Amino acid sequence: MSEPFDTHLQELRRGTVVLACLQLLRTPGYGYALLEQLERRGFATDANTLYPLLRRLEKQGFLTSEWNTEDSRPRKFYVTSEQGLGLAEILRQEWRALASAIASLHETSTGPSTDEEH
Amino acid sequence: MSEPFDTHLQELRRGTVVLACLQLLRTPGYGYALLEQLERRGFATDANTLYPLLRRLEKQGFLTSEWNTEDSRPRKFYVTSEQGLGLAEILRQEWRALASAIASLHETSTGPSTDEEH
DNA sequence: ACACCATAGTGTGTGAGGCACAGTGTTGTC
DNA sequence: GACAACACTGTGCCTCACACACTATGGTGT
Repeated sequence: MSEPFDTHLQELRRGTVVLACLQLLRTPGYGYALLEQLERRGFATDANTLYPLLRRLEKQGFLTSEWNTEDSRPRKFYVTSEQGLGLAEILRQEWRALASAIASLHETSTGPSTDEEH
Repeated sequence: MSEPFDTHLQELRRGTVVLACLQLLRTPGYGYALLEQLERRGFATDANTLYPLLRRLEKQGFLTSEWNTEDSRPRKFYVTSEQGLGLAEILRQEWRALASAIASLHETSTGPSTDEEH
């Protein structure tokens, strides 16, 4: 019954997963392990969302990847690129801006029609 | 050249616009004015994004609307519904959770491989 | 009087992203 | 030798953001 609820929650989480990945992949890591890290850290993400996201971020140049075939199991290791670090920084700034915008929403919420200058 | 940059920024902003609308429309308001309010408050939003969003939120029961035809210009006034207030509260909680998750990301970012228990 | 911009909204189409589902192959365990 | 956990790829559907096109009215300048 509350599908829209979940949808909006998901929308709120969207961009944060990107930021989390860029941050966590400053030290190399592969998809499956990252998935568990994200979950532990409060960014619950579907595998079917994360894998395409990683490929997309690589295609856009924010991550670089490399297959590790030395270990028992072949794993694709991703690392945040120079450009990715830049994006992470910008996203962090935007996050701070949004956080303060949201905080100020509540303060002024009791002052309804104080804006009549156009 | 930086289209992906903007895309990711947009993604980060996504859910916050919903929260802002639900909060601001506790006192009735119409689309065009809301657009200016959002911009002033740091939630820059395209008109072609906001109008569909308002209709969507109404269809989902988070807003109710009413045409005002008494004034010079016909305007569609929206108000946050009971259900909308509930959603806003949940989104606020999620926002706080995400904020602390992101904050803790940076603290531990210098400890690379401290997670080897599955 | 007429052009023109700001206001206020609707409708259509496209492209990107989330995620369900399906599939491939490997490693370890009982 | 079956079966779950691991690790990843590929396809398809649905929703959302946004560009574009459109309708219609009020106010301002000339």
